Amino acid sequence: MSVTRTHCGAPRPADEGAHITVYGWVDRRRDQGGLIFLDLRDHTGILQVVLDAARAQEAHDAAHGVRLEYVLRVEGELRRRAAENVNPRLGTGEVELHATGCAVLSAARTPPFPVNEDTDVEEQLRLRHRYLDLRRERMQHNLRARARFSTELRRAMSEQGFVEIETPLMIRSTPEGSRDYLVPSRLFPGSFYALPQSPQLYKQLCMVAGFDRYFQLAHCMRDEDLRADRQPEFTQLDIEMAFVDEEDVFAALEHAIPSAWHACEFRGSPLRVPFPRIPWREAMARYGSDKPDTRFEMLLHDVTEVARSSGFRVFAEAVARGGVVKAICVKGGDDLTRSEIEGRLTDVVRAAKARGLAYLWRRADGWQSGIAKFFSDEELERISATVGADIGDCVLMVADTAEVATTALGALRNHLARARRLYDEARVDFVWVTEFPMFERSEETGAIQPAHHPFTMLHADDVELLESDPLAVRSRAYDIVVNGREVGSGSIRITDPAIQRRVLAALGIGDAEAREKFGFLLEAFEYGVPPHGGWAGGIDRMLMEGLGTENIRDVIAFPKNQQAQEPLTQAPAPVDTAQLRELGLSLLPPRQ
RNA sequence: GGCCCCGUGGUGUAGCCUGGCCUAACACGCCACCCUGUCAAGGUGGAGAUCGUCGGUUCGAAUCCGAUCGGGGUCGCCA
Repeated sequence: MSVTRTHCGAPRPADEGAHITVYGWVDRRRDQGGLIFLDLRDHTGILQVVLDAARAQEAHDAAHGVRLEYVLRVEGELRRRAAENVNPRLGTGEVELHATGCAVLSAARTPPFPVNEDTDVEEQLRLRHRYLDLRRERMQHNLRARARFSTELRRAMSEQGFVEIETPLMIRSTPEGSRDYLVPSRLFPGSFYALPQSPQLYKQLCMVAGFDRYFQLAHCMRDEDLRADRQPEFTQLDIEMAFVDEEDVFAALEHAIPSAWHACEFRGSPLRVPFPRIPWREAMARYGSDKPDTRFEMLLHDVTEVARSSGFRVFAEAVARGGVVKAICVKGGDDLTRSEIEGRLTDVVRAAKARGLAYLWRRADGWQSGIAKFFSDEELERISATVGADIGDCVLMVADTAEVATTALGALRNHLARARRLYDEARVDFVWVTEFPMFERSEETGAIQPAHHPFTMLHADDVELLESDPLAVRSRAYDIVVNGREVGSGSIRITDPAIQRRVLAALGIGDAEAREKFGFLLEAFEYGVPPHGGWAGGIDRMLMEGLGTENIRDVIAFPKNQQAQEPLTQAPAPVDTAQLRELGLSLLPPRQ
């Protein structure tokens, strides 16, 4: 546009008398007959335009037919408003544009939902007309915040000497991990590329290549079912560093993330730095989760010893079988009713595989509960002291295997915190969870599998356990957890071929299979590999926390719905048989 | 694949539990007219829903039952 453009949000009283041209969408119109007011909106704000039939007949007539969301060009003279007409809710509220010309650049159909206000609209409808949804103030704000966050992260990484390297999007499929999205090869019919679940192997190759410090805002694709915080396509801040240990990785991120966070003025600013570190064992013991929410207390306590000798058979028998009894103390839990506990709260622990939930109220006149009679006064006193129960509190307990009791109470802890609003909504807690177990047992197959990935270095003190007790081996893997949500994970990697061989052996992967699957990485390591480690974290999830939204779609421009469809363009869609033939593909009949 | 919630004019909701006063209500939006200081403009008038779909129960269904479709959440899954 050759005419100089003034943005709608820009004019101020100092600009009085200026002849300007503005472009934008009609946010509201107030037609009083001879006098029409239009609120013209662009991404910078809203400017009131005045169209006076007596002064500019032609412009006024044009404005008469204008409707919401029409795209206009308006020129005129900027004037200061009379004192009684000032609108303090607008940045431009002290001025207004007296139009001499008004051109409709584009008419608009009546929008399927309000663009000019922040009403809840059915998700599917928002996605089908995403261009209108994105035009709304909230999404404009979110996506502009996202752009700023990415820019600031890039700046913070670059200033620390990290080199941004783009890794390929069409790569070899590797068997581990989540389900791959596949891309058929035309030149090699029957062969496929995979879209990366992460650039893991490439960034390690960058270390071998001598890049020392790599980063990327990497697109990752995983073909798994969706959640409120999970999209099939997402973006990670991906980093890798050579000649480092955990502290160097932590320091790099404790600089980059907070500086970007603060530049965006995100929720919870300023962040507490350094991020507290919680060993995995402690996270499980105290919070009942490897994703501890540290915004509130109500920690788990172990009352196994009291339970062991008690007359309460449910507890004593669980302990005799090698189980444990864990407890949390609900401060002011006096108001929890029996039906609440036996209903909703018991459902929560049952969902985590616990058999039931025991409860005790500590009241001024003593302990109250169906099970209090099974405990001596001294035992009740010990429980009370262990969990820190005062009069007016409620103690909730689960007896089961250590894993079930812990995770069930952890789930209950989170449930109660949300239901009882035990934390400050404005607070954002970043924490490191360290020393994750090296391996875990697959519930499906019973086989040992990597908890992180098979190139994760193990804790120096636990090397001897690798063959004798692999499940007890701690790794040098670490997560960043924000308000109980995992946003990223990383590790120091194995670069010693002997250790790598032993780890793969523990996973039941022999030399031949290792060559077949990761041969290129192991071969690369034979040419001089620096010790290295890294981390990758979800930008989308960090934005959710920073912007305070519960849904990942609110921080992505064109997300998929829960069926992984994109309702605007209708992806995925069938393709022409000619395309299939070219790729050497034919379709099986649909599965029943 | 399991479980939970939702589906009523263009949008957001009420009505549903306890069937008939529903010829389906309210707000916003939409259309027409009036209006020269409005800014969530106002006034007058108007259009617009066979209550997701199919079947059942009943004299009678938005309302009860079953199935099904669509959306959201969650468990499984996400090395």
